[in-house]
Amino acid sequence: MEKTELLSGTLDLLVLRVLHGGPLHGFAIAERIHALSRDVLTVEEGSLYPALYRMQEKGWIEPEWGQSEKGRRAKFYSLTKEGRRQLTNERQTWDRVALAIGDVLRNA
Amino acid sequence: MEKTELLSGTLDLLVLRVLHGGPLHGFAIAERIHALSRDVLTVEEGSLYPALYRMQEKGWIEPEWGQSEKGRRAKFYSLTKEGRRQLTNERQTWDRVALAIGDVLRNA
DNA sequence: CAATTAGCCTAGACAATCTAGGTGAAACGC
DNA sequence: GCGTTTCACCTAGATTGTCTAGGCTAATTG
Repeated sequence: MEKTELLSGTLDLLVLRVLHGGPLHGFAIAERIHALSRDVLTVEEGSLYPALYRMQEKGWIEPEWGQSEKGRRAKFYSLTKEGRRQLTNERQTWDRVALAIGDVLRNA
Repeated sequence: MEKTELLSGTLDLLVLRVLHGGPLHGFAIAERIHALSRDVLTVEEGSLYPALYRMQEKGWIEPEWGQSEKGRRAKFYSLTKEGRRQLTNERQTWDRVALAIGDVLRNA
């Protein structure tokens, strides 16, 4: 119910991850992350759109205009090959770091 | 071996956590986090000292000048009552968010 | 006594997020 | 048919946190 801001630096990872299931438009990406996290994570539009732009610049995702399920014009993003590689990287880094933080929390 | 930068926003939590074991000076805090994370997390001094200052301003930690194990002058920080409360909060938030991110990574 | 280490500190750059707006068009209520 | 809500995208600017890259002093080491 209460919304938590994201951990800085994890947004790209989350976006890449949900796009791995197939192309989605921006709004849907935010909804998907919100739902999958059981409403814990809220992606603000002011964070999302600049992030999508950055990721596109880096060649991780590719946009294409289309129609949303609700009949509106929407920009669908899909993962590029580079994006898939990046997803693997960021996932590994997340696992490493989350584990490391867990270690500190447990043993300090 | 390779150093990873911290996840933005987790530094306070880590510092509070290691101070929960008793007062430490700045340098020792960084070493402790590095060691407990099995060298995965590296706290740069340029991040640490400003963070300590902020946390002190917020009343979470308290400094006291003393002597380090190596006989040098050093500033020892200890948790305040507020700091202990903050530790509990940040820990819960971390758990919630880390779990939520895990959910997304698993099920997207 | 020179060089290294321990320990603290700061200014400035940089990056990511959030706030708080705005736009246009489709759908919905009446 | 007309106003309101919803969908969907976008942006400027402020804020925050970290990093880079220094500098300082005093004690230890060689």
